[in-house]
Amino acid sequence: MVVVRVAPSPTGDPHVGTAYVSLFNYAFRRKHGGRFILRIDDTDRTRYRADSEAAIMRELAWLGLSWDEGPDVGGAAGPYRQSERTDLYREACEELVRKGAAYRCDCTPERLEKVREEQQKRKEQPRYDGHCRERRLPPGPPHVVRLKVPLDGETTFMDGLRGAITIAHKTVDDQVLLKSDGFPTYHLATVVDDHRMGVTHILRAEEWINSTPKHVLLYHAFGWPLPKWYHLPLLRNADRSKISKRKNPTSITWYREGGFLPEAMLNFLALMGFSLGDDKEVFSLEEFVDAFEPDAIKTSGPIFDLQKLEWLNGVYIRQMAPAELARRLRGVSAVARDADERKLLTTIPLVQERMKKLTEYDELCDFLFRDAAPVGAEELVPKGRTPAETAAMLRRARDVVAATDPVPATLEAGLRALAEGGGWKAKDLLMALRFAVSGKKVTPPIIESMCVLGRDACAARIEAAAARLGG
RNA sequence: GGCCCUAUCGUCUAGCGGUCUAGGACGUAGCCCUCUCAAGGCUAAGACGGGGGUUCGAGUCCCCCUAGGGUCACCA
Repeated sequence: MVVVRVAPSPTGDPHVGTAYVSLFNYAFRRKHGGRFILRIDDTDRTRYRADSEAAIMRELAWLGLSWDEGPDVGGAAGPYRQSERTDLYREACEELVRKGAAYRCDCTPERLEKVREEQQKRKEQPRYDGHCRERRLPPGPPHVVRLKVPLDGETTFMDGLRGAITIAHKTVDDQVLLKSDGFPTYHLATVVDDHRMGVTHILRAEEWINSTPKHVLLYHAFGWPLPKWYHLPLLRNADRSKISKRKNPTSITWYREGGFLPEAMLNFLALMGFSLGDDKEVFSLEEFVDAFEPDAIKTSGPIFDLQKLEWLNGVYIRQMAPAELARRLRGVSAVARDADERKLLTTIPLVQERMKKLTEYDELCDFLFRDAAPVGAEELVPKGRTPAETAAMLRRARDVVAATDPVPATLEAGLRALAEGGGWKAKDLLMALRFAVSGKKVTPPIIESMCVLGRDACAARIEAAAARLGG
């Protein structure tokens, strides 16, 4: 049986990188059966944010990346918050010290800083100088516990995507495993928990490759079997640096509130690391899971292209059943939120192929639910027409609108006949009506829009516009 | 800088020695459709980083270089 996990740190907004790694873990678990664990890596008390854990779970759930075990659902290997497992890490550390694989260290931050400065002055690798390696400090006084990395030799481990990776021990620092506050660092906690939770496959970000030897050393010291690692490529900014808050929206919440659909996010994220073939770019989570093969994950870091995500989001919006789209719109659009259901539904066909994001609904449709902004002659009067002519034409159009059933084909026929009869181009009349009725230049099809708005409201707006032209 | 990873159009990618005068998608440009904007259709520009090998034959295998990225914390 396969056991995978994702271990986000509750230090801020739920990160899109967490969604990315979660997606692949989720697919792996779905493909091979087994369990997917959500573990909260809250061992850094200084960066901890109380609201972050709930936000992470909320956004992963929004994406549909469900987990089998976690802080909220529990499970046999709990607790699933590392801050609630500190006894385990402390015991593990004692075992390591006893076995000679780790040692206590009471060097002060000041001393470490000084050592680092000197090393840098001599252009050496900044790293712990081993001062406490052989001191055999007793438990008790304030100290940390460090991993006793062999001075010579190297560690080789297998990466599922890259094959064997070898790293010389002299480039591996005597990493702190247990901090002076009694909390473990990532390295200790992840190894202890992954083992105790039975994790068999670790799909995590590439940035961990260089510290994997530390983890291998820990597994060996404990006498535990190694999991299989898959280091996923890092999502990138446009300049190819690791994706970051300053250069990209990284909060999943931002995407949800910004009108992106979870299915589009998932599809896009999958595209950033996997290919279902050259002509298969739009696919469901189910299709992805079916096709997923861990060995086929990409190794090069993809640039997070917001434009392509938006395109994909538009594809999903267009594919969606109208009633479902209406339901989703209520979640993010202020206009749709408290709209009458029937009226909301009638607007869907007008906007479905015009939105890339759900949030665009407001800009497109607000005039159907609220008063339109008044516009002047500049907008209303077509080229080659006078304000007086336009006012007169608008009034005739108002009469047609007021006397015609609000059915697109009927209304269109009436208005086109009116334009033709008056020597107007239909598009000039319709553009004037667009401004008169909506107050703007770009709208959904104006005839359909007028039918949604209703005869009285349209007539009133058209009359108001004509009046503004001084007619 | 040391170490590690990566390398096909601007971007995401197909390609697993010959079918590659390198295919698709986003984006860009033009045209068509058209009441605006979209959507849709058609067309165009656009890539195998460089150098050595291996081989009858290399985008595809190997090496070097170059470039980009990651990592060198009592952060994850």
